[in-house]
Amino acid sequence: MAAQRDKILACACELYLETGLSGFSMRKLAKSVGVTAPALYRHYDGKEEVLADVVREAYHAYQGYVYRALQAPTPIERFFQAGEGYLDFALEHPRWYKIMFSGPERLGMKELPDDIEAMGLGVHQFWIDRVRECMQVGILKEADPLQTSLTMWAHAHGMVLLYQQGIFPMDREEFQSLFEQSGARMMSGFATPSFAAQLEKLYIQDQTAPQA
Amino acid sequence: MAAQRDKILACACELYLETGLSGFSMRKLAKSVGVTAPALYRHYDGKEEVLADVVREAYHAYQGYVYRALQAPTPIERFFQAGEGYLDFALEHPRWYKIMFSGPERLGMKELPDDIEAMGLGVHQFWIDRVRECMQVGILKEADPLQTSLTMWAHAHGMVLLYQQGIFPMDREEFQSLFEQSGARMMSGFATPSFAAQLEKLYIQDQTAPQA
DNA sequence: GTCTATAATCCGATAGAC
DNA sequence: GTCTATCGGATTATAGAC
Repeated sequence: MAAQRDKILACACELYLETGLSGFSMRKLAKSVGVTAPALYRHYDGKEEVLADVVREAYHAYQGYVYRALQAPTPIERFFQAGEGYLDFALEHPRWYKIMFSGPERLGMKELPDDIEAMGLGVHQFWIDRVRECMQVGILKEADPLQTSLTMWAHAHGMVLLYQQGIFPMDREEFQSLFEQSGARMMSGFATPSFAAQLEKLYIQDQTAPQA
Repeated sequence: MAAQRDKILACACELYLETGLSGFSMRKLAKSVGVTAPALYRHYDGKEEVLADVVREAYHAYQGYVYRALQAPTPIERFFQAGEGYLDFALEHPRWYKIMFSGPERLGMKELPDDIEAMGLGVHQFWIDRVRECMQVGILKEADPLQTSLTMWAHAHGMVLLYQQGIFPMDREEFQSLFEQSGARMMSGFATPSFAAQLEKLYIQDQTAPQA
């Protein structure tokens, strides 16, 4: 019965999201499922296989937040909506976010399964595509979309991780605003002049404007 | 005798750098010191305290790479030399880099000791200062140095972590070049026009130039 | 200051009965 | 498919002898 595997996976996700990787064990998982530990091994070969499935769920959750943006009508809207989805996901589900980019050794594996590695590359490819179409409509300067998207992604990833690790102290709302301003500042370098002006008006200038 | 505590700390650093956090235990540490485990507790209250000292050593190592740049004569040289030191440190000692920004829970603590948290803020403050003096000499556009430095730091941090986690596959030399190009692209937005032109000439244009 | 011995937990995984 | 029982190992940390 595959239903039991699904139940185990659901509990595994819940357990991971509650306790993190360090609090995740097969024994606790079994208890939360309502069976004893050996029963799990009828459905999963071991802890690694369970965690691999949890990572896959993390990617699915990510896609639910970000891929919605593909329904927007224009490249620029798709780009910004995807950015919003990305940030919402990272802030609402920090543990989902973290496990997506956890190296294999943290999951107790030698290397990640191929399909998971492909999902990681897929996240990057998605942003390459968003950047490319923004270049095509003249919002971003013509350049290598791979490199440009990498710059953006690295910035976003770094911002999120520094915030999540508490390196700089602020609440979520403050951070969200900071993230947008920082992103706009970063993008101003490779936006076309008209779009750069728009960015500045939207995000950057209010850093000197009064709060209320 | 404080000498023994020093020896334990040295072995702890070596053990951490060789095996990472998951391979770090008081028993292994004791073996590498050449004593039995209980002896460690004469010098350290427990694992947390040892790891906290390891993190402090990581910050000292970081400072050794980055603070050298303060001897350079001009703000722009200090900025670039610091950037080089930062990247060298991250690439040569990935585990030192990682433990500096490991959240408290990964180290088995509820929260980081105050002095370590202060060191994290100090890293940020150093970059704020570099940015501020670059603004003062007209290399970077006038803006809030805190926000500008945060943008730069987030970008660098994200690049390093994505590379270290193997998200994009390339060797160190390739990455170093990518890091510089990406940094130049990002900075072009808040560099003054003359400096932006310089950056473009130095880093960005050779992305289309032949390799040899 | 270091040792032996051990407490008290936790872990992943398996054997074999039902 | 699940159970009981258990193997074999890890961990932090302490008690008490020397």
